[in-house]
Amino acid sequence: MAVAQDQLDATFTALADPTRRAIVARLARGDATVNELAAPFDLTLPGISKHLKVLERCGLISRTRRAQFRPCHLEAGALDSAAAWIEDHRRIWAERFDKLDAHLLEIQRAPDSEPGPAPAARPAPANERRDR
Amino acid sequence: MAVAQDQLDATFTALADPTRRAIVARLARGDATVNELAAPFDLTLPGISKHLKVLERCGLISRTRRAQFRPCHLEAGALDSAAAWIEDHRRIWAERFDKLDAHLLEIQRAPDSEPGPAPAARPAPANERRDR
DNA sequence: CAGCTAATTAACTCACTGGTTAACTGCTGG
DNA sequence: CCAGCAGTTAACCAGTGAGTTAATTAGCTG
Repeated sequence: MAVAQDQLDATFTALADPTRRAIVARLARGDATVNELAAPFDLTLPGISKHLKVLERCGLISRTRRAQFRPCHLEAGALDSAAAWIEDHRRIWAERFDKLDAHLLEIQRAPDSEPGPAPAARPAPANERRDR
Repeated sequence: MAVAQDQLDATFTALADPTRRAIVARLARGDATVNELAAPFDLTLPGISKHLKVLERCGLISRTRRAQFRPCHLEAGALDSAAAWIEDHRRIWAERFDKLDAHLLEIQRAPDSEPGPAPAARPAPANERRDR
């Protein structure tokens, strides 16, 4: 569980950098060598190498040897944990609103049983951001 | 487009910290005050305040004034862009394998029309990582 | 073998992040 | 009004991250 935290830390950290996201995007279209990956960027090769190390450490890419090249390969499975975390919490959030909606319908139908506004917790359920 | 990059940068950066993820998880279950959010952590209040500022800057939460409290509210919409980016690239990756499968079936059926191995580009399409 | 190319490692700089303590603002209730 | 609570701002420190240049490893090729 703590290890899962570290995994999420590392994955989100890796995705937080635009260069690394671009590398992932490039690799999603096919394996590539370090020099190929470096080409689009205004960066020195060691810089790319560092980014690749970050991506490798969190399992997003793997590297093999092929002659003097080290082709990089995207391990899309590592995206799963990050995607799962986000989806989980979007789901929880959505369910909360479903319950809130149900509650609002409830008290609208029977506007007498007001249990009183929670004093400090959940101070402002009033919000409109229901779209998307 | 560049602004979208910054948005993704900020969102993934925000999610990269376990404390901030825990705060988001807490807020997914309902709005909360700063002190309520701070309670589970071994952190001083200014520390929490900083984390909240990070979350606010990337649009993941919003804060209002209610008497002496500043209740925090999760804006789940900000998770959308991050989720969309991940899903996009998982999709591209999956499609790539679909095409690769098609190609493999193709050359398996007619094992003569080898166009020759690409010299440096795409050095190793050979890989077994097909399992999720 | 000599030399070229691919890529990494080492060592360093600079900026930023995460955390602290201390001081401050703003509101409320006695 | 003032004591006190909720929260933020300021100033600082240690650690990390992104980038550089220079040197090094490893494999191919003439």
